[in-house]
Amino acid sequence: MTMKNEAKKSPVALAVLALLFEEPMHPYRMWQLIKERSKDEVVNVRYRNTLYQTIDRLVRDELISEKETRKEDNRPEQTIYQLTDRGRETALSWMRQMLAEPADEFPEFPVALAYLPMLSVEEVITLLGKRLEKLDAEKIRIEKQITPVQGKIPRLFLLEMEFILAKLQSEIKWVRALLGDLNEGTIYWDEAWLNSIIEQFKNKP
Amino acid sequence: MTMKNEAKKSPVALAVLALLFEEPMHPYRMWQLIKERSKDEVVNVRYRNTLYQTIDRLVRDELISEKETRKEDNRPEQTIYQLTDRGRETALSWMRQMLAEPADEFPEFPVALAYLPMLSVEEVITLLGKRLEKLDAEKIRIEKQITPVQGKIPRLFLLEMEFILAKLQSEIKWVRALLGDLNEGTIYWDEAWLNSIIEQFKNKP
DNA sequence: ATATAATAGTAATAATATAACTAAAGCAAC
DNA sequence: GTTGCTTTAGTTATATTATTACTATTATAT
Repeated sequence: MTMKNEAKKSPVALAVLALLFEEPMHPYRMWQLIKERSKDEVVNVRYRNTLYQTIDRLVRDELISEKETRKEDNRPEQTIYQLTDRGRETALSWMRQMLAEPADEFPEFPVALAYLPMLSVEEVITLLGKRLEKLDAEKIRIEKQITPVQGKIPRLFLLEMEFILAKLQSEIKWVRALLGDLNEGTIYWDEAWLNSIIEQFKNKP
Repeated sequence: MTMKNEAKKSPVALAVLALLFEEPMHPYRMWQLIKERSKDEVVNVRYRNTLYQTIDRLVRDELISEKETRKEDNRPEQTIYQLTDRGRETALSWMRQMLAEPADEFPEFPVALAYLPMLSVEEVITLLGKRLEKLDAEKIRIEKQITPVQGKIPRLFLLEMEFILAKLQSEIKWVRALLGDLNEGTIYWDEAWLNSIIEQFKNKP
């Protein structure tokens, strides 16, 4: 691949380039830093292998290059990678795109909303109740990451957490409102109602 | 694969099963229905092939099965699929999970936020301005899908759109606030400032 | 009559997710 | 002092999804 077009951007790929901006390092070290700094909240490194895979393709696309492979006395062998000029440019270009252009992504929850009538109203109420509990728990978890360091480290380094928190709060609010409508019967369906709707649409499509 | 564990859920896979709940049909027809009903807002079918691929694995996992392949007079050959019992159960199980359990997903924007200092404050301000414009445009696009049918079709069938809209509004609000802080200088960085921070952390880690 | 769009599906590759490994070293407990 | 668990560093293999590019037929518009 001659890389006329820019290499594919992804959270993991950006994180790798961003880390190599600091200094050359080996994949396992990147993994450690991502976790230490809690960037694993926004970059999926649950499976460390995706990091190795991503690094392979960044090498192939010449955004990074192998600097050396060394064996620090009692540790396993390490392959140190460094940024190339192209990698530096690409990282900045990705940042510009990611900030300026909303990506179209396909999260799961809205899909389930799109097919709600597969379940009964009662069951949906129960399930959304459980979701709310988990959302609340997640909100508390994030807050616990933020509050202890507030004032100690600049807000600049907490922005992604604040964003996640804001999204969480907005989802909680929305689900709560939906639950309200379901409980009040403002939104309702059952077998008979659904059939009557189908009839209606057969007449005037 | 003996499918001890449940097959992997995904937006496309759920959409396929949900459509087959209505009646047996062929992949291309599913694609048409998804687009007609605007479910492509929440299910990625930009590349029709992923639909065929997903269907292949659903067949392999015995959630659906080939019913017949027919040649309607002047049309290309069609392969009609139908739900199996296992498919019916699985679809319901997926719905329950997707409603009750928030998935951990990794959207792009928060990652860019996590690495903001790679760019200058000025550039970030410009870029976020552009993002806001696009978010506003997207918001208007979604509203234009909702408003004309409001009152004509039940809210139940607009829930995923309403959710997307709520998320959009919350993001717009958050980005606007961030832009405010950047313009006022409440949040600020530059070369010198970043270096001083690094020094600080060398002393007390 | 011819170009373009719609219909239905196939082929091939790249990227990512997921699980299961190897192998050496460090450390704690018994 | 050796047994067992954790950490370090990386590899192998497979499944799934994204992306591009095809084929071939029919419908429709110019």
